[in-house]
Amino acid sequence: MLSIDKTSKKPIYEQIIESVEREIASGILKENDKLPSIRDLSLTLSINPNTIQKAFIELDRRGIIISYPGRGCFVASDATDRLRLAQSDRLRELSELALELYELGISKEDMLNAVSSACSDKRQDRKENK
Amino acid sequence: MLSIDKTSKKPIYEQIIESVEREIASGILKENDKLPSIRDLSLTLSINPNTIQKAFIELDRRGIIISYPGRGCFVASDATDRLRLAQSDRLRELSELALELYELGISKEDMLNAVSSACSDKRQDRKENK
Amino acid sequence: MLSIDKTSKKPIYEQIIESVEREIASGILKENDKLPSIRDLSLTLSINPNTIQKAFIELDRRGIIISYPGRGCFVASDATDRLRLAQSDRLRELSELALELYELGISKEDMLNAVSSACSDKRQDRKENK
Amino acid sequence: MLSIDKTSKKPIYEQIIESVEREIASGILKENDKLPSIRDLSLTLSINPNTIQKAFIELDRRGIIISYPGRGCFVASDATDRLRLAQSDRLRELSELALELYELGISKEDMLNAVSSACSDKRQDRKENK
DNA sequence: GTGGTCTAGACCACT
DNA sequence: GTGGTCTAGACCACG
Repeated sequence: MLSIDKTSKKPIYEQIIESVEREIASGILKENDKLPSIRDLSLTLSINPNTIQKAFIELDRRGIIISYPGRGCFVASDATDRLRLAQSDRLRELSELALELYELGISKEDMLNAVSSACSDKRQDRKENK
Repeated sequence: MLSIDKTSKKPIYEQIIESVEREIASGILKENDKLPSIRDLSLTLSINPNTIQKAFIELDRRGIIISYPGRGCFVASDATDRLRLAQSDRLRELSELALELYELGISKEDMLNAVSSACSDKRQDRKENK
Repeated sequence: MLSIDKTSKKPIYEQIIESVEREIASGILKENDKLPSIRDLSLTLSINPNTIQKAFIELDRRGIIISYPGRGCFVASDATDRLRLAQSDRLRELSELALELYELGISKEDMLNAVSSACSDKRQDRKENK
Repeated sequence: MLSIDKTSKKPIYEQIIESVEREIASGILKENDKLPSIRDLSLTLSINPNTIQKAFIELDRRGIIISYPGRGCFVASDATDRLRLAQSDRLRELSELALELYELGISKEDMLNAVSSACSDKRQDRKENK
């Protein structure tokens, strides 16, 4: 559970956040499900507990999970709704990157192709370098 | 010359790099043109010379500009070719972001629209947040 | 660890780069090994942290080491391969110097002798004067 | 006369020094020959007079040329002898570079080949980068 | 004047 | 603790 790539330049806590959100979006994690304990994850993934907690705190802040001290963390009952609402923000990221590339002289067609093929490839090889 | 946003999360030196590359791509800076001196830019932009130089060193390393101690920095005579070659790398960034968003449940159509409209908007307001 | 000569004309950061590469080539540093922290080296060698980092950034760029913010710098898992690939570039340096000397009237034999004896002398006294 | 490559990273004044020494070594310039005036060279090569003077001062210091204020610069009557004497110093450069490369894992054979072929190639393309 | 190197020290994000 | 960015200011070599 939770795929973390320690060789990636992407911060580990961000990878955890994205991993949890991805599992919720894909239905692997359902609303009200209990998440593994920080201690468990720390041992399983060989990751500093502080790092995991940092990710969980952020997920809690976003309302994706809810942490009950002493009981654990649970997927919020409206997690999927909140994820949907957050999608517009993520889309803006894409727009901004596209604009930046456009100003560098990359054609709209090339970008549309890149996006299109990225969605088609159902590959697992998630190499997220910085 | 060179638009820098100090409040952006993007490092200043990266903004300088992109800014120079953008000006070359758009023809404002032509091949073999002399760039403003590091000290000049430092004063104009109110940025530490070291930060400017960090950007110029990276541009030199990429072969976009060439710096001659005692003479100044110049746009490389094959800068536009090199920029073109580098575009595939930048496109890969877009693909990776698209894949990430796709796995979060964002539809291919929404992304294509976002990219498409980003390219159409010929707005000048370059807000590069994170 | 890492022999630095502050009186040398060769920039300190270059000496650090070569020193690290030498230790990897000779097996003192192995792939995936953790390098001393920038702050540690700074204290040990009495060199400004910025100078150490400048060297590490270049090594990271060459793919010889990988730096993870918050975790440290590590020898890349394919560092020896990359070093091997980079050797042809270094050999070109030798060729260029040889050609320059040849045009100055130095005989091929003298040069071959110089190179040959340099490789035989297994002296440790590394005086790198420009 | 005097081949200067302004696109080279090698300092211009060094290129001038080497160029003069090369022409003396090859017999193009003979002992007691008069060198072009600094002003002439400055115009011909489009180089700052200070730069040329700096090179001539160094050549004078080495005893390769002698400058008579008001009359010009002349190849010293013992220039070839002095160049021969200086060769051992240049050979030491080669030894040091060879040692450095050897410690990086480059084999003696590869280096001997590189030197050997450099001397055989009577190519004119002198690309001296950095 | 130019760029290149180095030091000193601050602040940030990440683990 | 770690590395990454930035500022301030010094000194050097080059033109």
